[in-house]
Amino acid sequence: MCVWWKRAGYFPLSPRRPAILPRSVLKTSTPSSQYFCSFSGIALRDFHSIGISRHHEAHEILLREGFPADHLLIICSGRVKLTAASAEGRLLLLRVAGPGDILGLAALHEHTVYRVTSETLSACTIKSIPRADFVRFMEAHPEVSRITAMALAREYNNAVLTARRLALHSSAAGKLASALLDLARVDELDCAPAHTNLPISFLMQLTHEDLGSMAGLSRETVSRLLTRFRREGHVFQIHDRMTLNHPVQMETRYG
Amino acid sequence: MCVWWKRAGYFPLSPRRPAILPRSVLKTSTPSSQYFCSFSGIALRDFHSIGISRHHEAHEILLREGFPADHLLIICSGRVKLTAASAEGRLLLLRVAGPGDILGLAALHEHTVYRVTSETLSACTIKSIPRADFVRFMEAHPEVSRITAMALAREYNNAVLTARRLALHSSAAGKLASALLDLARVDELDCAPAHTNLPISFLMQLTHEDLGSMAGLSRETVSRLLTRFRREGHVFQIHDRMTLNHPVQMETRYG
DNA sequence: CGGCAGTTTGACATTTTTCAACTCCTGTGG
DNA sequence: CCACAGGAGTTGAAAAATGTCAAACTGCCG
Repeated sequence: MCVWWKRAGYFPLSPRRPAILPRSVLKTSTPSSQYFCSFSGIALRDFHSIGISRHHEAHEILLREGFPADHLLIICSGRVKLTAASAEGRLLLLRVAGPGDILGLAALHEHTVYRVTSETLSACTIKSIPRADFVRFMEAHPEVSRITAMALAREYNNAVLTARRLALHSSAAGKLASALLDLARVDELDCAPAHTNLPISFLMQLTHEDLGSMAGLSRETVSRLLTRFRREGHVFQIHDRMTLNHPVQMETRYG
Repeated sequence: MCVWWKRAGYFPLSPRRPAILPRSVLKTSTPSSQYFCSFSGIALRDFHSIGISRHHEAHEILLREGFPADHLLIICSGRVKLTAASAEGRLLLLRVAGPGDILGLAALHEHTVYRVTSETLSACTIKSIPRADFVRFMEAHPEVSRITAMALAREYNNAVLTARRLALHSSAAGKLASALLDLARVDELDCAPAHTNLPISFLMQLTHEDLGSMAGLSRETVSRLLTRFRREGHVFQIHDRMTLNHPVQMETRYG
């Protein structure tokens, strides 16, 4: 059994990811935020004058759940995973953020603590804006609030999707399939035809454990399901690159 | 077993709720939104001039998931439950909204369809604002975007809490306890000392089925757990009024 | 009174978690 | 250069939890 993929060699996800992203990911990077780049001239100039950009290695913690929200982060390049933890150490992976995503918006608006922990998955360039600067910026330019509200609306929809995934799928297979499709679509943002049934290929930067905490499953269940998906021809994987062969069927087959 | 509560009579939640809310709930009602009432003079006057208030009976559908987001709703009084459905008919109850809450903000900002269905739990007064009017209102008054962003931030945090509940509790008991505590705190907004261990009492307007779809459990499991909570002295219930005797223990005891 | 919606309870089936062992790979330090 | 520790993934068997099915009960309302 499983001969076709064993033949291609056995490649578990490497524990340390390469620091350099493949071309296909870099292509999606934008120097400034996909939201904030739509500012008018003056606002855009002001935007570039606040905050500082910094490079981060893979597996660095950017924000920590429970700490005062004193900075806003904007991802210029790379991927960041957002997690929430329970007192007992159980983890929930809320989503994987990419270039253009803004971290800490909600906490900053509520003037409280961060609700999630952010950790880089790969090497990243992150722009950091102190809370006070951003508030000033927002007060100076009315349009900032509008863009901010739209970003928050997107965050909200994302959170709802996570909740839906966890509650609306009866089987573990459904939850995992939904998680994989989400991940694939994050990676394919720029070129995705969205709802075709064409194979989707993306860079899988998460461990089975991560996937488990994304779908509310145990590590072992994820492992078993992935071999099942491979056996059934829905998933093809080589190195870190994962391909979903029949996205539509995956959505429907697994309740 | 369970004699103490059988003695008080057996009162399942009535299928049709009374149209008149008890005093304790009415007390929390505010004629205008808890967010939007913080507007400055002119904005506030404009706000009162747009949209219309309407009365709704219990169990009316206000918004339907998947329909174009053409109206914004503001709850003046009463309770509304927000649900999302899967293709197979499974339901997720995202939260119970009350006076001051705004429905449809995210969908309106993204100019797409509603992501949730809203159904009144009791008799409600709801202010409805057509999308175009709200957009004009927002463009006329910069502060509206700011308040809107804050409302969205709250929505987001709520959705995250729902996801957390579903993923971070290993046991069904934990999920249900978390759901009950959430519901209690929605009702106690005005007078709650938040994190004391004093008993919290609130009007339980949800059926076991609703609770199930809030915690990701089956109706029967909810029933069994509630009798267990009663037996263990954590929950006391008479008619529709539910009391959580040891809020803090409930949070900690059930992982 | 009968029907209905909501709840309760039991027995059973199933899924998923847990525990445990083992492989493969990588990075580290002697 | 090798040994070793540790992370990641795989697989099996047993255990626990929850879902499912079925049946009965309660109170309400027409």
